Amino acid sequence: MPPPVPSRRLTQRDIARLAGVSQTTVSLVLNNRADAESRIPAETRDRVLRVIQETGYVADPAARRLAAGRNRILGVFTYEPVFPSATGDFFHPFLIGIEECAEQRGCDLLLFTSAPTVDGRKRVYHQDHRLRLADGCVLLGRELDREDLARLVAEDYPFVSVGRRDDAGGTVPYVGADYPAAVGELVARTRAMGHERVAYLGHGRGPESYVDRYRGYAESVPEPLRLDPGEPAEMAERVLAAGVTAVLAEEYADGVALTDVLGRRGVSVPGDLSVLTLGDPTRPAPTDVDFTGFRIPRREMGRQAVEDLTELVEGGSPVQRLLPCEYTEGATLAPVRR
Amino acid sequence: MPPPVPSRRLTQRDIARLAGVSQTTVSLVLNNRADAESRIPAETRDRVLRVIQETGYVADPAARRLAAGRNRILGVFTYEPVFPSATGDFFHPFLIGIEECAEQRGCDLLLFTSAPTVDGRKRVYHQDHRLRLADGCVLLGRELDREDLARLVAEDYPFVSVGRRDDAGGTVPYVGADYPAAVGELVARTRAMGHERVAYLGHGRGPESYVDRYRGYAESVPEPLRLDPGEPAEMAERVLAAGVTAVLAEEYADGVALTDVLGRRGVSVPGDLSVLTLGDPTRPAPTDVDFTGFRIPRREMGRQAVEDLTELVEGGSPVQRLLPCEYTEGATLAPVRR
DNA sequence: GATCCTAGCTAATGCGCATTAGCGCGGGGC
DNA sequence: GCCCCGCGCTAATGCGCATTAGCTAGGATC
Repeated sequence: MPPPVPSRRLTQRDIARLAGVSQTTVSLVLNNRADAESRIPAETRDRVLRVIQETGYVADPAARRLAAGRNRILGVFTYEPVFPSATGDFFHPFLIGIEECAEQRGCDLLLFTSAPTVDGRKRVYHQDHRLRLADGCVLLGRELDREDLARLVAEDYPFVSVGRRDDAGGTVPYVGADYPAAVGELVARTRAMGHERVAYLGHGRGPESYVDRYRGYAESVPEPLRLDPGEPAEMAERVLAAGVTAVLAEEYADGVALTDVLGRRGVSVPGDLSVLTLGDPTRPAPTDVDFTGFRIPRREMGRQAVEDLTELVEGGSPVQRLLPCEYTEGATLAPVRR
Repeated sequence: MPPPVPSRRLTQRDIARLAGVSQTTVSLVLNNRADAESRIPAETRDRVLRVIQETGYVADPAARRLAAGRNRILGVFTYEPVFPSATGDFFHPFLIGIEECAEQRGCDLLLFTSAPTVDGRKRVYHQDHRLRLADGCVLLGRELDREDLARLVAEDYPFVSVGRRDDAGGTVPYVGADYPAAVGELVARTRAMGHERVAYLGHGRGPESYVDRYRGYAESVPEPLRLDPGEPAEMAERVLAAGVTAVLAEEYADGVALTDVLGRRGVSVPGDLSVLTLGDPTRPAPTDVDFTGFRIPRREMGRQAVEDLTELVEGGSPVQRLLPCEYTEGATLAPVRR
């Protein structure tokens, strides 16, 4: 690196000289450390403040961080590109919430874009990561790397995951969506309409979000029936073969595809079959159909994650919480056909 | 601020101890300063690198910035929310380009979310800004604050604006879209189809992007005719009253609205009137119409801005450049009616 | 008059790193 | 046998700030 540019930038020493006090005093005034041990008379304080005002001085955040160990910078690590297109805008609302709360708290966001993509995946702990530049970090993504999580926990680095995560060598702080409850409610409404045979269309395992949805389902029907997702035609086959009267689609897009195919085959939704969706589309799924299901409180999750993170940074203890999903009345659930 | 947390974090001193060398040596190895004055034999270097590898040590970017004046962090300041919804996704492509290039260059992005919104506007230089935490900064937004710009220039802070900007007490580095050329080409194509009377629907002043579009228009027709935008019905009135055969819509959304209203009044586009758009929608404007016009090279602009910024940070000189827009063949331009 | 406060400051230190000056040592030249 | 030189490293310094340990005046106390 070249020698530090002769940046003609003001330092506390400059301010001190101008105000006729010591650098220490400037620092004290700046941080309102007037209480306790140090007492600075209003006159001196005002003089310093005036100089600061006039010169437009601002403390160097890097130096501040170095000396004080904090810098009000929150990291955001996304396991998918931050500004995605492939995932539609699934992550967008999370980011909006994160940004909102950060602004409110006077924090800046550091996007860890320098994380190189290896094998199509990003890793927090890559060669020369810069985690420590931020006070803490919000993790975002469908599937977080278990090793990353374990190391974060082990190193006691302050972080909060958006989305529930299983333990990883320790408790993982998260703000998740309460899928079990949401799915449970959906099943209850479905059964209340007379549906006896309700299937779950999806993997039901893999990412925690799938597992949780399936758990909510399995725990609220007497005989769980899981159908694998796949090509639209295949899914339709499986559903029809199963002889069920309602289907819960783990992935919104699968629900859309299924409904499409069924429609073309003359099977009416919800006339012949009810189709419910378990969350928002994670991939583009254009449709005119208004699905019954629930919405993930994405924005709120983002907000809460930042909130929990700042707590954590300030010495709080890790928190795990699930936020309720919102039931959305649509047009794809109807009483079972006689 | 609380006393520095007893962060059990590795420092170069730790590494040095473990490797049996001095902190200086670690730093030299880390920065590949093997050349020139300092020569470190491969053996020593390997030993140090091994320890770094094993411990997962990373240099503290804040300290780095302080000591060297660089930290490979680029700021992004947006005059609208970074993750917007009101502006549709107009800014999205810029951000994609910025992110791409940053990743490529191994830089992290610092979003200046801490800038509070005052009177509905954000300012770079607010109370306690954190500009200096980054090596430089990309500015994004329809209208940048002139005072901000002037001060950035005056303080010699490395920055690049996305979008052309007028001088502000000095040259403002930017990566803009070549609106004059793009609009000029559009006019030429329109006139080549026999249109004699081509109007410009828009303000033609205010933000540089409007001014530039209008300039491109005014310089390529014999008698410029500007029509104010407004409510859809009003715009239709004005256009019809003007007796023109083609209209250039400064704002995409206005083009959409105009076409809509005309259609409902039985005026066919492009049968009776051609309507061209001058760029991409800056606000949501759903339509099925495929407009003839041009596209702003947003992604490329983002990329280029980051590229220019890194140059600048590394001591290069400010650059101003305009990127060509891409003509888009649509269905709203037709030969003039006889 | 000597001692002890206390108010109002300041000198000194260290955060983790990059960088500059320079130290010790072995070998070659004379 | 002495000097010099260059190799391989290290001690020391400072970046801008926060913080701790004082230091100095002036008044109160005895």
